[in-house]
Amino acid sequence: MINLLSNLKIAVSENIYLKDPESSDLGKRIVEYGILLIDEIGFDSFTFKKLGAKIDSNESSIYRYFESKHKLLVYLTSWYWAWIEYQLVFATQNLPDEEQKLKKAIDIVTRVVKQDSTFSHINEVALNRIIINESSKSYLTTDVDAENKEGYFKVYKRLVSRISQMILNVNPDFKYPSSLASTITEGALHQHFLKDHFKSITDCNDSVSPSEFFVELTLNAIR
Amino acid sequence: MINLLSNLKIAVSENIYLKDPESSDLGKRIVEYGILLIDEIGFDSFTFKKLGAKIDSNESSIYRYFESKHKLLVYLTSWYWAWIEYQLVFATQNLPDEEQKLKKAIDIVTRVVKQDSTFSHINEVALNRIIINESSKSYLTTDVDAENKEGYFKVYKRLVSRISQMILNVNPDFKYPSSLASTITEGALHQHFLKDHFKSITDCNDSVSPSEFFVELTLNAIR
DNA sequence: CAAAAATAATAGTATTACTATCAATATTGC
DNA sequence: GCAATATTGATAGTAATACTATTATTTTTG
Repeated sequence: MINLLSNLKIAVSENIYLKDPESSDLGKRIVEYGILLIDEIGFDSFTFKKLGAKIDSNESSIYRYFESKHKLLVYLTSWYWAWIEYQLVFATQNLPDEEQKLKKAIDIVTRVVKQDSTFSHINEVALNRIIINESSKSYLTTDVDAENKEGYFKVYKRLVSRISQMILNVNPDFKYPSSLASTITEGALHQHFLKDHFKSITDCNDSVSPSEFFVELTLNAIR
Repeated sequence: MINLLSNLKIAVSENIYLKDPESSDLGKRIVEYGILLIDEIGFDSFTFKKLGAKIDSNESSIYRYFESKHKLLVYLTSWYWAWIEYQLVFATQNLPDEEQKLKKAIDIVTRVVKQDSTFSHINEVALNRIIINESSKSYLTTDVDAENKEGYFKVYKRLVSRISQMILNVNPDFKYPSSLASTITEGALHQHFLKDHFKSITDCNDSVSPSEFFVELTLNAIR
């Protein structure tokens, strides 16, 4: 993602925030240091008060952007998946072969994230760690269904649907394209977690990547 | 699991609790109604105070069994996976064919749970819902590594290792037995969640089960 | 039946996740 | 350049959480 895209903005659904954090300097700092602080101390210990201290601002000011820390997490995950979706669409659009497209798509959702200088206030590497460690907390709640209706998880579902469609493009008769796509997307996060914490139940490590595993799994499954 | 096993006890690592909840009436009530209350209001809203009110006991008494609600969750997930492991070992031991064994094992970790009358104070159906909705919160914490060293996740890892070994028994050359086993185990929980909340990104529903999907995925992957 | 163990009751603490109010500062529109 | 408006900051307050500590009461058991 080089400079030609420098005025690109990742679109996050408006009802997730009270005030668009992209619209002001304070908003951007909330997102920038919010990512760093959650990465540092974990989402459970993270509070708006601590974030306020970190950015020399006031707790009450942060509440004007996000109703709760939960909403901030939903915002960050939406941003992340929209960013991944953008890379996926961009990287696959001119590939001639459907299987190649699918392989590329799997690579993009499962690979280790590298810093993207297009969005200067977002540390994508730290954000990726947050997605691995915390993103499931954004939907494992009692009000998933209500929030889902409000469109909070739209981007994520759209990304999975795109991969599902790519699977069908390779094999229109495959019976489980959506389940396979969601297994790849969530499973990759899980494999990254396992290689960091529960090494004995994964084969992924410095030389075997989750990408390799999921590409092989997928191609064998749908052929 | 019929009556011949009526004095069976599921073994949960001793350092998870302060006092064995199986050792007293109050302990069993804590587990029994803890499951029901977490299932009812969700783990995030669950407190020992509320549980105390439900079982007509005191908050402070519950703290003598479990240091925190987090430890109770770790206990419940350990109990659950030990129970699944027991079913898996029991159901596969006399099968002659390795592929049949593996299919049976996958069925057991991915299927919808039915009530098991062997453990009268445990509602396995409610516990299964807790595993689907809350179990990842037991390890997505800042102290996973410390707790892992203490053996909190031993049962879970042993179960995944068993499945991994069964995969190898079918195909000793398969390169990713552990990753596949962990993907099946965690992926099944995820598919159950999706069919309840994000239907559009799964193919699982009343007629297509996660078991069917994962059996087919696995056999295609390792053949 | 006494001693020990388990449970209950009460109180207390620091922190969390906010809301409300008012003051200070910055921005903009004319 | 200044008034109106919007934004941010400061302070205070609240109910609930996640505990710990202490003491009283009840139950168990040797």
